[in-house]
Amino acid sequence: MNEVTQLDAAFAALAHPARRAILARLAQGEATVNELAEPFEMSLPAVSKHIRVLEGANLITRARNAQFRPCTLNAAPLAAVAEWTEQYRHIWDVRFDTMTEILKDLEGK
Amino acid sequence: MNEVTQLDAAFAALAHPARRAILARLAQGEATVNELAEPFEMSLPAVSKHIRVLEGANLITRARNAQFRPCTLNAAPLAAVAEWTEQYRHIWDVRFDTMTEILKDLEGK
DNA sequence: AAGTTAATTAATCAAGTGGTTAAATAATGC
DNA sequence: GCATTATTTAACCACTTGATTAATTAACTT
Repeated sequence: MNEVTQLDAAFAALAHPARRAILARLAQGEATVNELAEPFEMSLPAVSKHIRVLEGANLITRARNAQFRPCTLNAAPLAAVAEWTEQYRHIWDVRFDTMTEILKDLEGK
Repeated sequence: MNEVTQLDAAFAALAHPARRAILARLAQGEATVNELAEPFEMSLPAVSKHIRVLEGANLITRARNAQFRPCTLNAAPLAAVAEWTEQYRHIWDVRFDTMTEILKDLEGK
């Protein structure tokens, strides 16, 4: 619905390195909470909370399989973030400016 | 230096709609605090704090000009965010998968 | 039924966020 | 020097975040 709050939640969720690491792991396939928690030093409840934040931002979806709750990556909010960021690309992408100048030069002749 | 905390700060700063609006304004050229505050209903100190967060994430740089402190957009963290996000593009970009399949088909023949 | 494994909830805590109003600082212009 | 304009700092408040340990729920295994 609201594009703004969707982006708010996505950006906020991505602001923590543990959550970005969890997403990186999920990019290679679904994983359970324990699997996701394994690389971290923090407690399981802490990881559980991070997962909840990611879920709240719709960055992951959770299923049920016996006592496991496998998580899968959800692309849509990442696409929204990419789309938002792309609108600023011309600011840092020097090649962009160079290219448009070259094209203008060519048209001018 | 530390790539992770740089991204942390950038994502956290981008998580607030007012701060994204400020960046959008600065994308069109430098502006003073009062100019940046004008579209918002919140108080000037509140805007000042948002600006400080953006500065902390290195998303803007501040100069001095008499009693004004003009802000300018800083592209580097946005580029870092874009780069981070791009690594997930293949997950949502269906055209990517379609394209690679087409290429595989062509090679197979 | 009892034990094990997976995950969440509860209670707690310190620190951070986002906002306010009121006061202070900085620089300009008369 | 004094008033004005631009901006920040201070003090405060409610709420959220990120973490902990201990307890609980859920589902499988024997």
